[in-house]
Amino acid sequence: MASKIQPVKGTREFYPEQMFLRNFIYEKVRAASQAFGYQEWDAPFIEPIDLYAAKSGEELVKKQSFTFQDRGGDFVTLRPELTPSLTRMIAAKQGELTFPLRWWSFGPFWRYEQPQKGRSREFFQWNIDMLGVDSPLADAELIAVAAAFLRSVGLNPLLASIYVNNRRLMESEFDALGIIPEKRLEVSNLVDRRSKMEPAKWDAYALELGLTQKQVDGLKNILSNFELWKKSDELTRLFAALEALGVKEYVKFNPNIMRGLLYYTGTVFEAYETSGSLKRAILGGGRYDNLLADVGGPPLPAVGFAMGDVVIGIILQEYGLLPEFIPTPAAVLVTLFDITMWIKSFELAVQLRNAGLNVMVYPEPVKLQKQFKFADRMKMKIALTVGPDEAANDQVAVKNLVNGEQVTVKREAVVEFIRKILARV
RNA sequence: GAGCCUGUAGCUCAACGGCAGAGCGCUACACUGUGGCUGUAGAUGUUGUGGGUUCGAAACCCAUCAGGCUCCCCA
Repeated sequence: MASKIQPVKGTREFYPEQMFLRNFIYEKVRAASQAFGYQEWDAPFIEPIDLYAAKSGEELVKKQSFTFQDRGGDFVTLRPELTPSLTRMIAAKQGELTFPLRWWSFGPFWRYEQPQKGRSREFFQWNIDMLGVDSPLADAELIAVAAAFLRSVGLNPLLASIYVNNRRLMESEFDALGIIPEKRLEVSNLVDRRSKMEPAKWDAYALELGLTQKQVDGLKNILSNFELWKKSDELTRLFAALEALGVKEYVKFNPNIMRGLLYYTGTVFEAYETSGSLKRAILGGGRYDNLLADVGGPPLPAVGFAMGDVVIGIILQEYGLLPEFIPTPAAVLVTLFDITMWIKSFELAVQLRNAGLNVMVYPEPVKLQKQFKFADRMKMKIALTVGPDEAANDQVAVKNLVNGEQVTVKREAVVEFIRKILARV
């Protein structure tokens, strides 16, 4: 019967099948990161609340994070993001680290938000950053890492795109429209929201913010000008680098990408699935040259991005891009013929494991029919049986569960025989 | 913080005021040394929980819990 105690809201239980998906994502993340020479690292999962309160708004930390008092009375927070920890760790060992720094991480994060499609309260996030270089070439590299990941999971440029913009470019365009700096945050949110709102509503909302009709029209011109990047030296160099890196087909300039005004200073980018069925970014990031100094760290230019496991997981499942789930890591089952034969089965299993094979022994002498059915359902490839006849002749019955063929072989030949079958299936 | 929707067998769902059902899965047998495919038979329910309306409630009403979706937010 089901337990009355439910999992905490917004958490996910990882049954083997979901664990397989999580590990699949992790493997691809690691491969993409390491292909470009990034080092894996991690930080504590719980941090002092002050680490976040300094940078993020007090409100954000209190309302949108898991914070509690430990037994000593100190306030601690389950990490909602990684950058503050990164900053601290860089500052602590600044003199010992070899720059430029290329670091990546994949671990759990917690945010106290309303769970919905593509968002949970406990999730895994890939963070990858390059620190110590201020150059469009570095920006291009991070975008290339993202593209390499997308490609590796089967999301080709028709299925997913990376949209790029530049904050400095937008700032200068906003200046040209005479939008005062005090309105920048609101205008930025306005831009962010454009794809979600009906055009008429969006116009009304823009006027509500106090923009003049002329400014609204100007803004719309900017946001629909997909040639705007040519005015930016940074973006021109970025796109040239992206072409050289062989990922040009994944990347499109899009003036609607803002990512708030939080701390990005230059290039910003977000990857989306192109069908738009899920209106959430797969990943997002950009250049943040002032952040480290702003929060009391070393003054280091930086670029990076983050990707949660939830959105990408949904997309991979919807597109059927996951490899077949194999329930057990053991391809071989040794059946238990009856209670008198158990020692033979165990000995056989040991022999096979010593030869490096993953082997499961059925743990009770139930009907062979049931044991074979179990092997079938676990998608195992081979079932071995040692009954009285085989035992008397020092043999093993080897059944290939994929094609149904069964052969009785000498015990000393069984490892080689199994290897041959496994090489074929 | 706000709105909408959904909770029925292990799973997916039907029944929409009148006997709680189907498909899948499960168990047994056909097949006492062998899975998948097939056939036959069988088991499985506090209809999320608590209350109310009614001759009668899975259905209607109230409360509550849980989940989903959307808005807000998204480091």
